[in-house]
Amino acid sequence: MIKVLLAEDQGMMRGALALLLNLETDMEVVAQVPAGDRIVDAALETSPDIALLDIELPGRSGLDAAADLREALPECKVLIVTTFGRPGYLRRAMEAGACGFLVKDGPVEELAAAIRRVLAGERVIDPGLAAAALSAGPNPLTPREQEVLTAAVDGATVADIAGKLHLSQATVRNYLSAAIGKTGTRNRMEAVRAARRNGWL
Amino acid sequence: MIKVLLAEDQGMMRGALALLLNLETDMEVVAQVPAGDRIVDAALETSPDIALLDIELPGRSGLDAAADLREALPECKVLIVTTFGRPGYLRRAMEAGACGFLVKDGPVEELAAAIRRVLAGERVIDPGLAAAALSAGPNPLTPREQEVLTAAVDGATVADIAGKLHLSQATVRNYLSAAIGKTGTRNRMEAVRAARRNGWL
DNA sequence: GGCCGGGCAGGACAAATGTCACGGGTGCGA
DNA sequence: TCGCACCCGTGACATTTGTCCTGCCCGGCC
Repeated sequence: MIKVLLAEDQGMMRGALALLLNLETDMEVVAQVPAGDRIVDAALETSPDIALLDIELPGRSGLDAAADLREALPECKVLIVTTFGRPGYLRRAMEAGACGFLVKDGPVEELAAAIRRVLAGERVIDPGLAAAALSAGPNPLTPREQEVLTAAVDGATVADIAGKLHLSQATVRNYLSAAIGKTGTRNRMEAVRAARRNGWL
Repeated sequence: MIKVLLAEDQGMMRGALALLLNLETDMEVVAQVPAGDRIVDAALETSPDIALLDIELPGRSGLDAAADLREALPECKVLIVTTFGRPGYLRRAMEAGACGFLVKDGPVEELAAAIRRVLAGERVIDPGLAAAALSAGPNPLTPREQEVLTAAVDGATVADIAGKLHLSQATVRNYLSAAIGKTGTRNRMEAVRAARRNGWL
């Protein structure tokens, strides 16, 4: 019997997937988690064979949680299941030790199939996405640039960002300018969107 | 037997929900649609008793589709099932003639229950959300202001927006300024976010 | 040691943005 | 008929933003 941990914040999605997986005769959902910071605890308690992790979770990112899980429970495989097939997400997922990367766009049948393939030792990755991840190259933004850009997502002014990060306004504008340059965009907003699309934040 | 139409762009979610509803002994999913502009056609072909519509769909918004459906197939009930419980969405859904409004956060069991309640003639609405919708008041943005703001979502400059909408740059800035004022925000980006949060776009 | 790349900051400048006051036009309801 | 809200535009203005250039400090690497 394959023991599955399911981390997903949308209740309806989580419930539906759990129900679906429990229908498979050889699978059992042993834990359902709605937040990223509860993944490791739940895993230690139920010791699943595989963990299905969403990326954008409250509390802690699924990618970070994947890395934690790798340490705490190395024998547990990780399969990332996410809405957004961002190249940077895929890259980070692989670096965090995930065995597979699935987008929620595909048909449901893919899910159970992917689980079995991962447990058989295969790596499951959308081929088109893999190509995109490679062609997009690695994250060109320095840690500081990422910080400044993430602080700018919700329309914060330079002064706001400078205050939040304890930087001079001039420095903030320099970082923003650098980020705009590296993303090949024309302003803050486009830079934020581009960085997000690539999974660089 | 209750005939259900399911409109949802995420393949995995769509498949899982369809499977789940088909497990109910008195329900049958007669149509699955991944795009908003195919809802009416599918409904006319299969004449469902109820349509479950996501809001953010490619092609045509689920809210617009709900209004279309109301005209084309008045006997078909509409239940909005969405990720985002934005007050403005709820308001617009009701105006479009929806009989219920469900957020995907809740447990799966709610879904079948809501379907049955809607078909029994009830209106299904999250009480907390209803309060938020009323307290938030109606959409203060004029149609033009909405257009300009939507054109600004992805970081377009004033010149871009003016070109796209065939307006003078000065006019665009006036509309943006008005929108910023009405949303009580400090700049474009915040205005866009605030308007989105309220479901005004 | 010298040579980067990264973090941090300042100044100066052009361009974009946000605000305000002011016009004119239309259509709708009192 | 009048007022009012919305649409569209202009011009002027202060502020913000984005760019470029300069400088300093640090740590890693050849």
